[in-house]
Amino acid sequence: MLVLAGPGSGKTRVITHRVVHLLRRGISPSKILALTFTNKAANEMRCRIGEICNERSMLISTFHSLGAQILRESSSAVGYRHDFTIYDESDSTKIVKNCLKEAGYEDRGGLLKSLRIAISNAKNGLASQRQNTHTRFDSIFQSVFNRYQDRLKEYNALDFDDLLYLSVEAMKRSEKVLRFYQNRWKFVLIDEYQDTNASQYSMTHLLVGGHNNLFVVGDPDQSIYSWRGANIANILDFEKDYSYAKRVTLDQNYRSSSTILQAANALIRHNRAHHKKSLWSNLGKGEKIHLFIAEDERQEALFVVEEALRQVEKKELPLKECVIFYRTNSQSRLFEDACLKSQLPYVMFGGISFYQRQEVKYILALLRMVISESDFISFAHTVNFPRRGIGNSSIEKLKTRANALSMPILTLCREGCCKLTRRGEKGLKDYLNLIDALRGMAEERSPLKEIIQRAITLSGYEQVLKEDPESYEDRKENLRELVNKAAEWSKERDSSSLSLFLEELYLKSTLDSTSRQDAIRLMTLHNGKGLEFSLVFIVGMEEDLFPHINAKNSVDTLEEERRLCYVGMTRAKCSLYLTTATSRFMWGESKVMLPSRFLEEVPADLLTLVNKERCPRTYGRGRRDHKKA
DNA sequence: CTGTGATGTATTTTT
DNA sequence: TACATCACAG
Repeated sequence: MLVLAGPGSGKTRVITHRVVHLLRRGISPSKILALTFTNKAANEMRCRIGEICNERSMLISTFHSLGAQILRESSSAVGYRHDFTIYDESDSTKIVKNCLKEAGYEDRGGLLKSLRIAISNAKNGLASQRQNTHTRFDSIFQSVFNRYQDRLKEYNALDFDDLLYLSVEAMKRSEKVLRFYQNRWKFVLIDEYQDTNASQYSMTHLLVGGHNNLFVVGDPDQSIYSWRGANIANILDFEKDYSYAKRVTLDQNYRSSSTILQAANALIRHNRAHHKKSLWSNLGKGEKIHLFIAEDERQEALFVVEEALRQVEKKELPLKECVIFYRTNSQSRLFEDACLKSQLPYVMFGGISFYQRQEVKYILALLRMVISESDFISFAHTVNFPRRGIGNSSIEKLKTRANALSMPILTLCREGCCKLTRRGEKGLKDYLNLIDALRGMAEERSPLKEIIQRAITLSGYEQVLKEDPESYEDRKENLRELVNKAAEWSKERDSSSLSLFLEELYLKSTLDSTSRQDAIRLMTLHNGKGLEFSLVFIVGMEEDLFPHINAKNSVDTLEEERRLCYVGMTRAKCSLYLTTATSRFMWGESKVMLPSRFLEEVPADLLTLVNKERCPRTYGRGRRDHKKA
C-alpha cells in the first residue's frame, strides 16, 4: 500500500493507526516492523502507539539502527566480527584524511571533502559501480577507497553507510540470513518513503521479499535529502515495483490556514514535475503571511525575536509553539545572541550535537577503548589527553607498527616493545592502567553511571577542564548530563551494558531531554520536517543563501531548495513570517543580498509587509511595485 | 614533546 | 569569521 500524503494530512497518524489496527486483529507485535529516518520520528511514533494501546514491544527503529541490529546478529556473513564499533562522520573523515596522506596526496581544493562524498555515494549507490574512467580523481579515489575499507576492518569499525550497505550485503550473500529476517517481520511500515536511498530501497525489498506486506507513506514534494542519496524514483515507481499495490492520496490538510496552503501550493507549482495534488483545508483563511525586510542580519534577528515575544504574548501561546527556521547552521548564532539579549529562552536543535561536544566526545572515545582493543581513532583521540608525553610522532610510530604486525593497537601497546621516549613509555603505561581499571568495572557489571563518573575523574579530564574557567561550568554540565543520561538509560532498559549504551548514543544525533522545555526552537529547515508550530519564522530569504548558492547550478538541486521552502512553510499552523536582509555579513565582509526568488513565487495578495514605514526604500512586492534604487 | 603565533583557506542540508 | 596547519622556540 502506498499512501501519498501531503504535509499536515495525518501521515504519522495513518501509520500509528494501522499498527494499532494490526494489533487489534491479533497480530503479534513482534511481527511488526516500523521504519523511520530519524530517532525523533521513531520516538514520536512509539509514544503515539503507546498512548492508544499501551503496547511497546514491536520494533520501531531508524534504518540505521535496524542495520546495526542486523549486523550485530549476522555480520559474520560479510566477514565482520559482531563487536564492531560505529564511526560517525568525523571519525571516518579522519581515516580518509590519513589514507589520503598515506597514498601520497595533499588535501588541496577540497579533495578530502570530495573523497568523503564519493566514498559515501559509492556505498549508498550500492556496489561501487563507479566507472573506471581514468581521470586523476578516479585513480586517487580507488586507492583511497581501498585503504579506507582496509582501515575500517583493521579497526573493527563500520561507518554510517556500512550499516545499510553491509546489512543488505549480508542478506544477499546468505540465504539463511535473508530467510531469518523475512520471517521475523511479517508487516513492514515505512514513514517518509520519499527519502529512501538505494541501500534502504534494497533493504526494504529484501525484507519484504517473502510476503510483500509493505505499507509506505510519503510525499514526493517533501523530498529534501537527495544530496545524501535519497532517490525520489523509489516512491514514484512504487506501483511498478509492487504491481498489485494500492494507492491512496491524502490531500486534506488539518494543520494550516488556507492562506498558508495557497502560498505553499503556489510555490511548489514552480517545480517542473511536482506531484499533482493540491492541499486544501477548512480551517479558514487566517492571517496573511508576514514579510519583513531588514537592513542587515542583525536587524533581522532582533525583529524576529521581538516579534516572536509580542505574538506569543498576544496569542497566549506556549513558547515551544514558535520556531525559527534557517537554511544553514551558521545563521543560528545570530538568533542565539538575539535570544540571549532579549532573555528569551531557546532550544537549539542540530548544530553541534550533544555527543560531538569535545568533552562528551572525549569521554565516549575513552569508553569505546574500554570495549575495543582495535579502535585506533578513539585511541588517538584519548591516549595523549591529558598530556602523557605521547605526541604525534609516537602515535604515528605505533600506528605503522600495529599495521605491519596486523595487531590491534592496544594489544601492541601492552607488548611494550615500541621504543618510545622514557616519558612516553610511562605515559602509555598510565593510559593502559586507566583503560584496564575501567574495564574491570565494566566486567564486574558496575552501574554505567559509576563507570562514566570514574572515567571523568580517573582520566584527569576534570582537572584539565578546570584550567579553562571560562568554559568549565558548561562542560561540566554537559558531562553531568551524560552521566544522567546513562543512569536514565540503564533504568529504562534494565541493562548496564556499556556497548549497547554507546551504540545507541552514536546513532543518535540529539539528546532529547530538551524536547519538553517550553522555549522557542531554533533549527535548520531540514530539521523541521515532520514537526508543526503555531508560529513559524523562515529567515534569510535571500538569493545565494536560500536558495543556497551551491544549489543554483542545476534545476534538480534548485527544485530541492524549493521543496525545502515548501516543507518550511507548511510547518505553520496559523502565523508564518518570511524575513530577508538587504545586506549580510558573510565570509568576513558585508555583502548586498537580493531577495529570494521564493518570495516572488508567493502570490502578492497573500503577503503583507510588516515594516513599510521602517524601511521605505527597500524592496516592495512583485515586479510592478519594485522600487528603483 | 609542547605551546605559540603566523599563515592559509574554505565555508549546505544529516543518519 | 574561524578553523586547521605549519614553523619554530623552549
